Amino acid sequence: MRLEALARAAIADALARLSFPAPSGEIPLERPEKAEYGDISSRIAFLLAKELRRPPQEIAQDLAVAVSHPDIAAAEAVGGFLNLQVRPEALRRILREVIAEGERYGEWDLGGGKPFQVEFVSSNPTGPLTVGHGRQAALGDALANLFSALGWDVTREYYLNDEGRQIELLARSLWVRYRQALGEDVSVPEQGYHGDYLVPIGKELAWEWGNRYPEWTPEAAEVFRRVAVERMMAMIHEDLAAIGVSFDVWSREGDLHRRGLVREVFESLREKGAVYEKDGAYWMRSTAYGLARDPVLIRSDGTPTYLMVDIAYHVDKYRRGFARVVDVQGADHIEEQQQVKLALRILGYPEDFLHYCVHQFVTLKGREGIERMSTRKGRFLRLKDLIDELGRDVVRYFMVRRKPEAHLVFDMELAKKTSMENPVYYVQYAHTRIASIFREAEKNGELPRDFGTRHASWVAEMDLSPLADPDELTLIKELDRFPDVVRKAAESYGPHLLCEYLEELAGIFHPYYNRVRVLGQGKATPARLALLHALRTVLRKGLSLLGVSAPEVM
RNA sequence: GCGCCCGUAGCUCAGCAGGAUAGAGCAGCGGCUUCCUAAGCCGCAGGUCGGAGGUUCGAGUCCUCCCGGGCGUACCA
Repeated sequence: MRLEALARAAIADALARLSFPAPSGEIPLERPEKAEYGDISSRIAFLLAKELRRPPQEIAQDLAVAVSHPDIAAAEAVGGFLNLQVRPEALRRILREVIAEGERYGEWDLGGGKPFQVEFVSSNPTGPLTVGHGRQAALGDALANLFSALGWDVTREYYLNDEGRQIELLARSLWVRYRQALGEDVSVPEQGYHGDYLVPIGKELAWEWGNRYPEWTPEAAEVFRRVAVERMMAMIHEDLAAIGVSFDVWSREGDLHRRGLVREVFESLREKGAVYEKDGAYWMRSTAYGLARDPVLIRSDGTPTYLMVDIAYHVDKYRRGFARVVDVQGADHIEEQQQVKLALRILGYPEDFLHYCVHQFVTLKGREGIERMSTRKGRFLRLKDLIDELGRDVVRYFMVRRKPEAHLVFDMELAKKTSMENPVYYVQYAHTRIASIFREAEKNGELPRDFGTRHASWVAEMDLSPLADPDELTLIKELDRFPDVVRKAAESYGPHLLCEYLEELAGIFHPYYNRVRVLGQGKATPARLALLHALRTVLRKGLSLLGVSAPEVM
């Protein structure tokens, strides 16, 4: 039984003993920051104060006296809080459970295997991925991992917008580069894509095709559109490979049109009375539902807007059977999101179907000139270049270390450091140190046979009684928290919580490592190895949820 | 103007769905290495939680207003 379950049982029992009413919800529990407040504490007395018409401290006092549980060593009332101290044996039993669960420790069965989609990156094929997309890639992938750990059947999806005006501009810009390579004096259109990345492609095409497309004709447009998208997709695939993210489904805007879904969804909205006509275009009546403005759904030339397609796309997601969908998007899409959510509400889809994980932008500290990035203006740092310089692990870790809704200042100086000042190495090095101890133990013959197996007998027979050092018990309490951290990180769309947890775990381990020897300590050695084995498993699991490696050697 | 987000130590940020004396890392200062990797460890110092009201036994956390910053406010995506 884990710590919280144990505490709840003890408190529930004390409540019953005193004939106090049970609280309406769960018994509240928290992990006190200070050791003097015990291992786990509850503010239950504050909740009962009103009903019992007595001061919290008195109630807590009564509860402290009434608590009688074999695993609770002491109960104390302080300032209305009920602080519980757990017996070391109970903590060692928890460690046993952690080890028994092995690699699965930290996972839940909350999703029931239901289909869950994370849509992320979905960058238009108009250029390589920038460091901004990197945040989205790292975030989306971590969320996908987290929801898998919660027991959902997760699909990673990339929505590919390969039509429309932006692609037109891209094709035109590439054509200009092609003409320039042939010596012609033309320039990229004002609204076009000015990045250098089109230059070498233009040269290649000039070399390959010669003067085949001297004018910007519909035929040329068609060809350059196709080639441009192809080449951009190739770059994006390279970037995704660099950061180590792969998608299960690539959906294309064009498919939605071909299947007639856009038209159909538009008609449904019209039937609901949510659409009106003005200036030859069709508008959604969003202001009637409290939004700031009415957006156009169908332009006066009869083509649907991006929003209209996006609404249809989400209807499609629902029909494809996803129980829940999370879109990871930048803060510049907030209005869009409100409009899509409204449309789905009007169409009668469940409120909790679609969620957005909105993130703010990334700025690089220590690089001049690219504070504010723009693919179109060609002012950006390519994600792949950053990864080549710093390594995948550093980039991924830094990208998810801050809560998504806050701006991320990417500290190049810190990221470049290979010392443990760099938080990702600090965590990874904890894992490496443990791996090193195990290598040494094996060499010395100090590693018990079958160590680390999940055989029930092995787990049950371990003698953990030598684990009595305060740091050892603290480590067990921290390991006990892990599943809750995983759950919270997923449900609040906040992988940074996992970073924080891992850094805290490493922060307890490193001093312990420095102070306490593991090998050559008689009976303490196998017990400490057992603790480190569990710690290593959790570090590895936590890092892997973030898409970061757990190296054996550094 | 309106919508969303952010404002916590010199810097970068946490703060567990309202709880205990507000935490961490970096930078600063002082100490530690015959030993499983010093890519380290220990200690010190550092704060009107942007401001003002309000709700509450209790507010960094919730509400209102104000100030500062970001993003959006397209028949672009």
